Amino acid sequence: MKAPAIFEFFRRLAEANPAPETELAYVNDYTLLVAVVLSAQATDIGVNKATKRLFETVTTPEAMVALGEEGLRAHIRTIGLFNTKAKNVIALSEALIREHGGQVPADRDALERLPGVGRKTANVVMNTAFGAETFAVDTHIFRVCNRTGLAPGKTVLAVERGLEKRVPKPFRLGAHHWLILHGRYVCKARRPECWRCPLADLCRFNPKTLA
DNA sequence: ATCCCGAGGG
DNA sequence: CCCTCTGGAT
Repeated sequence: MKAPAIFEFFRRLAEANPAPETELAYVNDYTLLVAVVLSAQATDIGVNKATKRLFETVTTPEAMVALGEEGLRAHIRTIGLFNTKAKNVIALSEALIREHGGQVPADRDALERLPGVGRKTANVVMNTAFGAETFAVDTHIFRVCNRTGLAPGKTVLAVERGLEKRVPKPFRLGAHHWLILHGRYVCKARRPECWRCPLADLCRFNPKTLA
């Protein structure tokens, strides 16, 4: 996709959603980090449902450690991969207390060293909590970038590099949430709703564009 | 490449 | 039944 089309691509997404935000529920940096870890291969709605009660009493790594793995497991049993996630969140909380004074580090590499936190999760936290212009390539963004031709790539890292090179300055901060929301509600995995897509004429996947 | 793994939708 | 959901560790 050419530069002018890319600018128009994001201009329309920005027009439709002037203040893009995460749909994950959280109350501080720590709970955001936990929510993002829990969101792996799970829906935001499902995660919010489970954290609704959890975050009423647990909003710090100290409180999470006190709750314990078994206690946490009881809260997140309705989320996929709950066993691994419970283990990781407790270990991650212990690491925050031990190595970062109980605070969430505003550093991509430090975040990635935490148990259960990979590149994607670290990029989300950097963008959402600390306002960094990072591009967390998840299942939605990978799909949207390849379908539309915005930033094609065989791996998530290749797509991330493509976004870093192509997303225009004014849209870099919001790009992550614009792309994910577009993928979630319009450019869906199963049945993409091209007929109501504001980007259809810019997209190489849209049948009308191909015709 | 494989495992983890429940809820919701079609 | 099948697929998908803001992945990460081995």
